[in-house]
Order: sequence, then structure tokens, then C-alpha cells
Amino acid sequence: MAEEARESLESARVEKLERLKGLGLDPWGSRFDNHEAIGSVRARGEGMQPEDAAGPTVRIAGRIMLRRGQGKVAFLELRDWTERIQVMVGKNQVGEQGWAITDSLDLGDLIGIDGRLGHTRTGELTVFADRITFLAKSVLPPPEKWHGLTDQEQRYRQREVDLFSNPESLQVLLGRSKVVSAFRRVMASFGFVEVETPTMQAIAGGAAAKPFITHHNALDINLFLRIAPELYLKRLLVGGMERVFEIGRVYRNEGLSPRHNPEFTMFEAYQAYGDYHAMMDLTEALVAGSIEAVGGGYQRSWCGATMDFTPPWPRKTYHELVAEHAGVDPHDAVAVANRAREAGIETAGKDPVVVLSELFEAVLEHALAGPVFVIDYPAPLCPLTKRKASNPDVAERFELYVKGVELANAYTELNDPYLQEQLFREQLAGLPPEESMAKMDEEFVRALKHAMPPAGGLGIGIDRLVMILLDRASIRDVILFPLMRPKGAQQ
RNA sequence: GCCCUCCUAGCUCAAUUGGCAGAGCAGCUGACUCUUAAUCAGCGGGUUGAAGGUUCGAGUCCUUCGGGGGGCACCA
Repeated sequence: MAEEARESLESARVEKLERLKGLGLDPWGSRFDNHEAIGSVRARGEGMQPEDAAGPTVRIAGRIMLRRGQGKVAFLELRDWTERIQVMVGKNQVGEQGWAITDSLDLGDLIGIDGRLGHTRTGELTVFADRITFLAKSVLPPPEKWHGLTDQEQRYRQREVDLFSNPESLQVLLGRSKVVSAFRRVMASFGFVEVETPTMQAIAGGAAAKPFITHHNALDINLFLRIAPELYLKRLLVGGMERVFEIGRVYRNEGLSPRHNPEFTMFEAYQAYGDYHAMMDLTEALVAGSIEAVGGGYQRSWCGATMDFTPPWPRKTYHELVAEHAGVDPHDAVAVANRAREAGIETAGKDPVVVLSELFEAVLEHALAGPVFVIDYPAPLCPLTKRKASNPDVAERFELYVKGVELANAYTELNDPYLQEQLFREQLAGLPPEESMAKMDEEFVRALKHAMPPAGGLGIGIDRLVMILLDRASIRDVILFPLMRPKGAQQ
């Protein structure tokens, strides 16, 4: 039976665990202070001559990835979250107890090593162990030592195994953290403060998406998990917090795909007395800071395509792009509708602006190489955006596209409470309510009546940015624990 | 939700037109104090995702179910 085979592998390891106990050791280890990152040890080794036999003493800790027994000496490959390094353990050097420990090691075990840094006869940088400290037993066998874990399902379901057996996965997900840190650094340098707003909301506003519903028992009310933090952040502008940002999860009850996970990380920022041009500058600074953090420069490739992130990026109007790529005058509703039908879009009963929008998405989104700021959207699509003073049919909004992926969305924020209230009530023909951003939020409108400063607002999808900067094809590769259907669940 | 596709040992993968389920790694036993995916000798490990069906015979063909990946739809 498969179960028995697995258990026999486990029991062989449990037997060694008992052997460690027999040596008077705790197989689950304890505190191990002052160990040095293996990456740092390696860096020190760079400056050493290969003939330096007895280098500095070092203390490292990590997981045993490889083992090469050689009689009364053993070579171990130890890995921590920075690097891997070879350790040589000799029976004469570590003594009877140390050798007994070495004899009980399995691939996957966690150990600490005190030793001297040097090189072997073949020139490999190696820690020559003086002492071995057992830190934790792995009673399950790790994946194959050369291929690692390749099965996608297991890599997502057992991310911890993926992380320790596939260094690339670890680097990608650490890279994600570097991007988030870079965002915080850049925002601080621009004088923004980080805030936290409700993720459970009575009205799921600020974006067009179907929400998740949850229930609060004590109040006996249904609440929505937020689809965007937007409306609360703008209320902070009213309150006088002039530069705020939030990095947090939002939840959208929609399909899964290589670009969509039901919960994802949204960055939003609001700057009093700014506008959408200020947000474009900020976007460039944030992406530049992220690129600096993950390395690799402005010329990047993603899924085989190359792109240039050297700022500033092109800024083209929505209408220009429609004329250029769809070959149709965006002001000519009949021509737009004809072109849309050519592209296979149903036009009957839809507002001309909705048809234009669907044509844009069908024809243009994937044609935009980027990075490119698409600016000045048709006003009816943007119920939260200030209209251009010179033209009320155009909203001061931009979206940032890179290789067909929408990375950022920003507005000059609408701060006229009467217009806001009116726009919340308007429902475009052909748009079901849950697909509209227009959801009446009385609290928000009331807040605007206390005067919200004219402002620029920006939203960036962190997951997608990380995907593009770290050249991952699937959003699941940049989320530590992507949503998976529970295995063996009934119905 | 629909379409395509995948699921074989702990892991990575084989298995000819339907014809005895295999290998490497990992594991176990032994040898080895400078190896590099160490090597050498030997040993164990399987309800081929699940359940049915066709057939003399199914890992392979059919049906249903479960899970994954990709696409469509929806969206960021």
C-alpha cells in the first residue's frame, strides 16, 4: 500500500530520532544564537585564498540538502534562506558524540555547525565542522534532491516544501517582500503615512467587482469583504490626513486565472492637492524603487517579451489609442459599434460608452506593449473621478498597462459631493449593478460635503507588478498560499 | 460555469498497435577521511487519483467522480 510505503520511510527517520534521544539530545532542538547567514559566510570566503586551510571560525544553521558519505568523513550541503554551503564533518574532528549525530542525519534535517571556513583540496569553499548541533528532525522525506518539487499542485498546496526545495521559489517570494518594502520606503520619502482601513464593509464600494459576503453575529448584519479601500482613504483626506496610503488585501468574488486570485494585495495612495499627473510621477517612482530593490535594471523581460521601464513612460489618451489601434473615430458611436461587432462584441441595448469600453478591452488591452499610461477616460466609466475642466465628457483617469496587463489605476479624485451623489445613482445601460462602480454610499457623500481637498489617487496591483518584475507567468507563483480547492472536500 | 489537457513508488520520470508495472533519486545493509546530483555491492518499496464498464487481457479504450494546469467567460 502506498500509505505503508510512506510510513516505512517515515519510520526509518523516527528510528533515527530515537537514536538522537538516546544520545541525550532533543531531536526538536532549541535556541541557537548568533549564527551567520550563509550568504554572508560565502561573501567572506570570496576574499580567502584557496590555500588558507584554517580560516575564521563561523557558526551557521540550515537544512541538509545533500549528503555525501565518505567513510569516517561526510560532506553536507547546508542551505539557509540566503545561500548554500558545503560542510565537512570528520569523525576525528567532531568526536564520538558529533559523529553519532552525523550518523543519524537525514536529508531535510535542520542542524547548526560551528567550524572553520576554508577550502577543500578541490577548492570548494567549505565549513570544516568542529561541532554539530542538532536543531530539528525532518521525519518526512524531502523531494528529489536534483529536480526539487515540480508538481504545480503540490508546490501551491505545500508551499513550505516548495520554498525549501526550490531556491527559485524562495527568491521570487522574498523578491515580493522586497517590492513591498520598496513601496513603503518610496512612500515615506514622499511624505505619505501608512494607514489601515476596514476590510469588512457594509457597502463594498470603490471598484466594480462582486464581493464576498460574511456575517457578524453580535450585530446580526451581513458585511462585505472589501473590494477596494478607496472610499475610506478619501474620508481620511477629508479628515486632514494629506498623504495616506494603504497596502492590504482586497477580495473579489470572481474567477481564478493566471492573473487573478480571489484575494490579492492592493496598494492605494491619496495625495491632497495633487492630481492624476502627480500620480503618474509617483507610479514611476514606485516602480523604479521596486526595480532597484529586486535588481536587473530597467530593461526587463516577461514571458519572453522585452520592455523598457526607463522613466518617464509614454502617456497616451484613450481616444488617441482607440483611433490608432482600432482604426475608428471614438466620437463616432455608429462606427465604434460597427467595429465592436467586427470584434465579436454584442452591442444591442448597451450604452455607446460601454460599447467603446468593451472594444478597448477587446482590441487594445493586449496590443499595448508598455509600460504606457492610458489617460483621459470617457467620463461615464469613471463615477469616482473628476471631470476635465475643459471637457466634462472626459475623466482625469489613467491606467498603466504593461504587456496587456493592467498594473495601476489612478484618478484626479472627484470631490464634488453633489456630482458624486448623482453619479452613484446613475446606472449605465448594459452594465449589471454588480459590475458598476456606482454604489450609493451615503457616508462617503456626507464626508465629501465637509470638503475633500482636490487630490490625486492611485491604486497598484502588487501581485501583478511582482509577476512582471520577477518574470512569473502566474499570479499563484507570487502569492505564498494561493487559493486552492480543498482536497477531498465533499461537494 | 463551459472547452482542452494532465494525474504511474516519498520525489523525478518510463512502459511499442491493449499483452508479465520499470528506472533514477530517496530509504535499508555493507565498504570508503577531500566528496561535488560522490562512488561501489546488495535489499525492500505500487489498489497506476477513485468507482464502474468494454475485453481472454486495461496504466493504456469508454463513462462518472475528485484534484491540477491551460483557455473561454468574468475581472484587477
